[in-house]
Amino acid sequence: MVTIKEIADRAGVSRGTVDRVLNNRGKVNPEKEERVRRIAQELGYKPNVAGKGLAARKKHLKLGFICVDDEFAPFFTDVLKGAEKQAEELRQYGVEVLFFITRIEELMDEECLERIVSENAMDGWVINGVLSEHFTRAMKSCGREPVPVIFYNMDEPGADRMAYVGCDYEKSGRLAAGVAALMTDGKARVGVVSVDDGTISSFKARMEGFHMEISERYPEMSVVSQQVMTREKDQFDFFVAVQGMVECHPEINILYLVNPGDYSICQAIRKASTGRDIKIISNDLVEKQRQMVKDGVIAATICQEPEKQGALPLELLFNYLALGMEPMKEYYFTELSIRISQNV
Amino acid sequence: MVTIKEIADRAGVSRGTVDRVLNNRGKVNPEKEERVRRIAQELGYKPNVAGKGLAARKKHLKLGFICVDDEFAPFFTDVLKGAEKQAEELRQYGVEVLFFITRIEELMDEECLERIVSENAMDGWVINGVLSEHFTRAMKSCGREPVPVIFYNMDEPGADRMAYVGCDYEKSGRLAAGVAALMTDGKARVGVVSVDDGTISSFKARMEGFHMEISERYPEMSVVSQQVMTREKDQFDFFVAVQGMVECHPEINILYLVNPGDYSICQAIRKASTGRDIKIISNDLVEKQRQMVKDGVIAATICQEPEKQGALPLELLFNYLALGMEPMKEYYFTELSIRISQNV
DNA sequence: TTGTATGCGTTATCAC
DNA sequence: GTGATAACGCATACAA
Repeated sequence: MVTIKEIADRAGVSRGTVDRVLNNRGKVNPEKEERVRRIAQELGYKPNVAGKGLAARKKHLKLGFICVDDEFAPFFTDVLKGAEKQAEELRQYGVEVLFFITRIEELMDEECLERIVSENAMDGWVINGVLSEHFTRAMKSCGREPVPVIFYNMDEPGADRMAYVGCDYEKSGRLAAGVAALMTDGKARVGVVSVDDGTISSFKARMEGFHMEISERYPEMSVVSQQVMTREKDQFDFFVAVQGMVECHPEINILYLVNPGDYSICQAIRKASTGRDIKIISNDLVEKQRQMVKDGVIAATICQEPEKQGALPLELLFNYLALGMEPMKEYYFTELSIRISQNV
Repeated sequence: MVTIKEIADRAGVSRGTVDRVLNNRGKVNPEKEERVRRIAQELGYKPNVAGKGLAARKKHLKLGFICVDDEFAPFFTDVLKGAEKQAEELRQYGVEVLFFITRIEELMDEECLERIVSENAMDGWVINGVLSEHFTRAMKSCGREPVPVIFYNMDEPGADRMAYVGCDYEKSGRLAAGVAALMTDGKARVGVVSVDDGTISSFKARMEGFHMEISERYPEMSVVSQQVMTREKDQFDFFVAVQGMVECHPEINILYLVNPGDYSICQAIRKASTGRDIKIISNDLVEKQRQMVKDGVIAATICQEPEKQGALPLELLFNYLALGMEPMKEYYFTELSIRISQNV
């Protein structure tokens, strides 16, 4: 294995010089620089992770992880599980991860984010991309020098973030269409049910994918009706509306629960559709869904690796800040997996 | 973070003594041992992975990976891809991984394995569990002291192996039944197609799972006919037999390709079933299958993480031999994922 | 601009 | 039995 020491010996310089060249710190004699680079190239130098990891402890890195914790968003419980596991891993390298967990309304409040950011000097941040604007403003207003930020779960392509780790929502919608087609011989009559509070553009992207896949591949499929709950609507009214939709459309054979918020709506649907053959397709696999999938109440659900959404951003920040490795790509899309009764 | 040095200081002994106690090497004064253990316990000592990793280079570990490479088993190409990636990773820690790749007939020959084992002294082995008996015998006959062995892809529960990394084949069969049920409203009439050369007990386990799931959950489903190619049969005859099966059974609406060997059989099936509505379910996702799944020729395929089957065994051996961490479990079952056109 | 010394946590080798 | 010490590869503070 080729080490810095070996490169130094061959180039006739000291280890310090090699370090300066390879990590772009300080000035170096151009001639020596050239020589060092050439030798490193020829020998195929790869920095040793264990060595870097050991030395990284002196940096005392601090990373911040901002996340909602909301009974209406249990999905993020799994994200946090992954993040905490990774944080535990990183403690070995002297990295401290601070979690800032609050309800969504608070995070959407300008002051809250500003307080978090101004009171905590971090070497890097991991945030849900929906906070992009607020976060950027908060960072600016408290006058901190910029540090790397990674988005999870939701992206904001224009923003100044190092990478995105999360779902490809359009593809998720396309996959749902494919599952619906499988279950109905390509003759799905679909009812769509979702919450859409405006901040969640995932709904829009998923529906686009769903519709595109239908029009490109399944001429006999169609979306018959939609029930979308907005912020103003009452939970009970919403349930009634969904029941009404099912009853008014006897041709519906697939219900696509994009983001229903409360899964007890499945029971309401069952009541409204006794004697009918309606299959439910949902997204994710939170606690409440698991038993429903097992029992066949939900025929299939499409998952997006929540733990990875929590873990990978921290790993990427560590690799960058401690090991000097830039992320290999900008988009880390999580795998879309189909779960049914037999593989939940 | 608590280090060996800190424990040594508090216990009033040297780092060497702490090392001897915590890693059970050499004799130590029982009184000091007791003290060291207590302090390590109290402080919640967790060995530092980076430190261990760095020191591990002095061990010069050698691991052996035995695998078939066969045009009829392209699945193992992906296993090897995962293994080689992991091997590259481990080189950083001074670990050398030797690959022994041959055709299945050679490996089943006693002499071949004996030669491999007798000529190569390894600190650990990774082998496909189907080689279990042969391997054990080969190890015995050349009189080597036993080293840890990990099985991948196929297990042999009685054998003296440290862990198994691979598919739960019964569950795989159950999942296939669930997918068939989804696609036919629980009314599947199934034709089964497979190769079974006797060494591959995965076929048996999958069929057991398939039948059990049917009898437990889908009263309206049944297996109508099977075509299994044995070693003696001719490839061409086999194709004809499968075509015959499809034509003789107009009620067949699902074909379960458990392990067809050659996927061009899908084309033969298509020819024999023009105008019919037959859906093909297969296992794995080798090169040839990918396009077929994309095009809908194969409606769904069930995957079992081949790369992980190659990578994880090496990682487990390294963790054990270099970091002193025992595997957390005996069975590492790979995830069973359903792939359709939209998520291949 | 360059080299040297030291430390990160663990392990192996000596000398006692 | 035990303790001191030198690696392992890298980063950095300091000296030249």
